[in-house]
Order: sequence, then structure tokens, then C-alpha cells
Amino acid sequence: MIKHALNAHRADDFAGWYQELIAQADLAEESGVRGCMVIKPWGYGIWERIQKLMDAQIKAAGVDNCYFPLFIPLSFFEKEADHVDGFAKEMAVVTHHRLVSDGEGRLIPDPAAKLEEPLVVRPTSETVIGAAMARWVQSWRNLPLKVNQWANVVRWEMRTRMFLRTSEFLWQEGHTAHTDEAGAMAEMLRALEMYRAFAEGPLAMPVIAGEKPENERFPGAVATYSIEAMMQDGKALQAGTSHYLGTSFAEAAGIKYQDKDGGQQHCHTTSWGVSTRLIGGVIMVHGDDDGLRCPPQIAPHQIIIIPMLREKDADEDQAVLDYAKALKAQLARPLAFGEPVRVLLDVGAEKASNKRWSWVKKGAPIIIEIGPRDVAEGKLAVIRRDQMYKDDGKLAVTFPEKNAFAGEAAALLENIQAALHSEATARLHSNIHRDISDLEEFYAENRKYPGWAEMQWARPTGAALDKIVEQLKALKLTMRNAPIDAAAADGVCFFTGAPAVERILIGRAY
RNA sequence: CGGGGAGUGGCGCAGUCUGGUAGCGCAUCUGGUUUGGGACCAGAGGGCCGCGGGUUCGAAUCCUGUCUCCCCGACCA
Repeated sequence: MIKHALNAHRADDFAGWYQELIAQADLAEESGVRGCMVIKPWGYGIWERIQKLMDAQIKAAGVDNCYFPLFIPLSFFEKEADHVDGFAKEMAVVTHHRLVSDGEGRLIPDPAAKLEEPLVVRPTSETVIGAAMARWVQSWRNLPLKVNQWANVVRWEMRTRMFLRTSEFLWQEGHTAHTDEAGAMAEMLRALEMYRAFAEGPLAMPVIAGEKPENERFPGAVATYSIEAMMQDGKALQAGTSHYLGTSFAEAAGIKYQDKDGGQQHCHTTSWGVSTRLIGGVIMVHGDDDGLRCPPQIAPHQIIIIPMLREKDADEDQAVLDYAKALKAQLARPLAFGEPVRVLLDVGAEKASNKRWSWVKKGAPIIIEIGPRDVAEGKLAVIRRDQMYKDDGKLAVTFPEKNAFAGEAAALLENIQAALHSEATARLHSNIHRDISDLEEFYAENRKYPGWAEMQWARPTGAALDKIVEQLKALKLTMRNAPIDAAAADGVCFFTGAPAVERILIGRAY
């Protein structure tokens, strides 16, 4: 019987496990403000890694970073009808610009300082960026125009969960304008592929890229594509989206250009984003009953060195420290994933055993402990976080030679990254079912983690689609996306019996 | 936003029904004994009992309002 670091276990209480992991791994905590969280150093460090790696890819694609205001005039939202419908219900509105005392020791918004036009806290920036694009774009020579911003956004969610759905979250939103549909679609697909590769690479999180059905589209979009990841409870998590917005936002904001023939045309625009929700995905894909297993590429520290200082013999402790420092210098030299290895020498005053378990819970990929005996033998004790236990349930500690280990550490990190990815990939594929003849029966079974169903369908619209959505809802199911690289349809629609045109993934979702 | 549950030292909880000196485990600090895999013994420190109002001689406990969190639902790029 293994004594795990977390009290809640995935198999018994997935939601409780998720929350305990976030607390124990020091990723985030409650803030006292509904739906808003404090992201702590280890959690924010993961986000910074995500930002750094993705920002480089965004720039490489010729997209420039900008910053647009947090406050958006209310009237901007009234211009695009579908967009209004999509976001009106969840917007934070600023109506005053001054506080005054009410005479009883409390502060209230000053009735005399009411804003002429309320400002909304951005839930997304299509409208304000569209207004800027309208100023910036004159001719076809200005196109394509591609900008991105890293920002926070606010959506007044009814039910929140840390990282997965918070009222305020951090994200990246790319916005582009093009002369024609082909250019915009190409950009939308480029962003989708960037997200797919990013999830599979740095996050070691396998995903399925595909198009969202009509009812799941972004408000105002012509087409919405997503990457969907499978959590360890079999639920889907939409981990990134990319939208082709047609010309409706350009029409609403007046983004026009003069074409080669001298005529005025509306631009075709796109938007695409990923958020701190990715961290929730990483937790639910890679976490285990001892905490997070952080993929090395996004781990703020990849290797932790814990010196076993016994505070009895100063010379002995100094020797251990010197040895540990030398090891740190040695480990930081090689490149893993094309970057210097990130090594932390944990010299804090905490007990060594506490340090070890704290790094286990945080999911540091490699944890090294060094004691006097290691110094004498030129060795070290290594715990590989993704494979912590031996078959007998004991910690799988290895004792390699120091110099040999230093030479192999970078490769070991890459190996851990690959192992996490392949473990998750095997789980994803073995839980997508293509032979389901009766959805109700399949999902009504008392199977805890039924996974997803991939069904052929005719892609109906309107009332026919609504009926399917209702039918699925009764089983707590949603359509996730129509995978881009699914096999071609060769049968009839599971729902309507009409000739199928594509395949669609169905599952429970966050 | 509807239904249910909860908020008490850093963490996990008991105490609330039946009002009467705020407790336990872990963690922390000190001393001692240990020392290669989540040490042991002894002692100590730490609490506007979420917040406001009320009832009472007296409130963690009863009443009331409110905030926050969790679960189910509705909603949801």
C-alpha cells in the first residue's frame, strides 16, 4: 500500500483530487473575490513558460504584439448582434469613476460621478481591436494585418473552477484581418495547428483538432475550430480555439480597404486564443495521486537538488553544499529542448524530507538528493517524478555516478517529456470509441470514464441540429468537434440516417 | 441564477442539536535522542470561531442579513 502525497485520489473523487492538487502543489489559491484566484509562483511560473514558448511562435508567424485597453465602451458591443447575445449575460460593467463617504463610514459610488457611457471590462477584444483595425487599414497594401495581445479578460461566470473557468483569466488573443476568405481561413488554420503542436509538444498533452459544430461556435463567428484534450476522468477540455469571423466584425467596426481595382471591400477577420485553462488541462492530463507531474518543457525548475544538511557537522554540511553547487553548475550547461537546463538548489531551512515531498507535489521532473555518502562515493540519489514507484510500491530511487548523470540529464528530461506524452496519447486513443450503436446504453452504463464517441453524421443545421443537441444533453453529452484528420465519412448519419458527410466527437466536457 | 452542503490556529477536522473558560491531529518553535529515504520523546507558541445586526447575564453554538467556497442543475469563448 503506497502512501500517496494527496489525500484525495483520482479514482474516488476526481473533483476533490483536482482541488487538493492545486492547493498542495502551490499553484493557486482563493482570493476572496468570487471566481477570481491568486496564481502563486509555481503556477505563474508554468504560465510564464507557456507564454515564453508560445510568444516566440506567434512572433515567428509574423504576428506583432500590442496592448489594447481593459475598458471597452458599451456601444462597441452593440454593433455585432450575435456577439452581443453571446456575451451580454456575463459582462462586468463600470458605471462610476469616484467613491464618496455615505456619512456612516462606508464608501459608495458617487452618484455625481456616473459615467455618461458605461464601460465594460473586456470579455474578449474583437470589438476594440476591430475599431483600431478600422483606423489602421486603408488599402490592400496594409493587409494582412496581424496582432496579438497577452491580457486578462473577465466573464461573469455562474459556476467557476480554478484554471478551468474563472471570472478573470489570463490569455493570449490573436486578431488578424485579410483581403479575402482564403487568406483568413489559412491564418485561422495556422493558429489551430500552432495550438495543436504546442499542446502535443511543450504540454505533452495530446489533442484532437477539428471544427466545432454550428451550435458551439464563438458568438458572431462563421467557423470555430478547437483543440480538444481528454482528461483522466474521460471528459473533454476545449484547450484552444481559432475562429474565422467572415466579414461581420469588419462590417460592424468598419474595417475596409481599397482593392486593386479602386473599390472598397470589407476585410475578412480571424481571432484565436489559449488561456490559463491550459494549466487545468495539464493538471488533469498528467497529475497523479502524488500531485502534479509537470512536463519538463513548462516546468519552472526542471531539476531540484536537495542537500541533506544535518546541522551537526559544519564541515560535512559544507562538503555536501559544495558538491551540490558543483553539480548545479554542471547540470546547467547542457541544453534540453534547445534551452539551458533549469536547475534549482533548494537550500531552504526546511527539513529535507519535507522539501522532497513538496517538490513531488509540485511535479518537478527530476528531484536529486545529496548526502555525505554521495559526496564520498561521487554519486547522487535521483527520483524521476513521472515514474516514482517500483513494482513493490517503494520509491524508485537510483544512485548514478555524478558525472555520468550530468552527461545524461538533458536527455533524461527529454525522455520524461516524451514518456508523459506517450502515456497520455495511449489513454486518449484507447478511449475514443467508433463502434457505438447505442449512445444511451453506452453512456448510461455505470462506467466511470466512458471517454468519447466518434460518430458519422450529416451535419444538420437549424431545428434538426437543435434536436440532436437536446438528445445529447439528456445524456450530459456535447459535441466536441469534427476532427480534421478523421477518416472520410462512408456511412449514414447516426442521428438522422441521411448520408454522412463527416465524423464528430461526442463526450462529456468541462 | 435555482437546489443542497460548508466556512473554527498554516492544513485537515471535532465542538453547534441541548448557549456557560475554544479543543484534537498534522505542520511550526525549543530542548534532547536519532540520521539514506515522509524519525522519536518532552515542552511551547499560534485562534476578530467568514463578516454585520439581533436575542441573552452570557453566543462558535439561537435568530437574521450578507460574503466566499464545494456538489448537482441551468448557463457557458
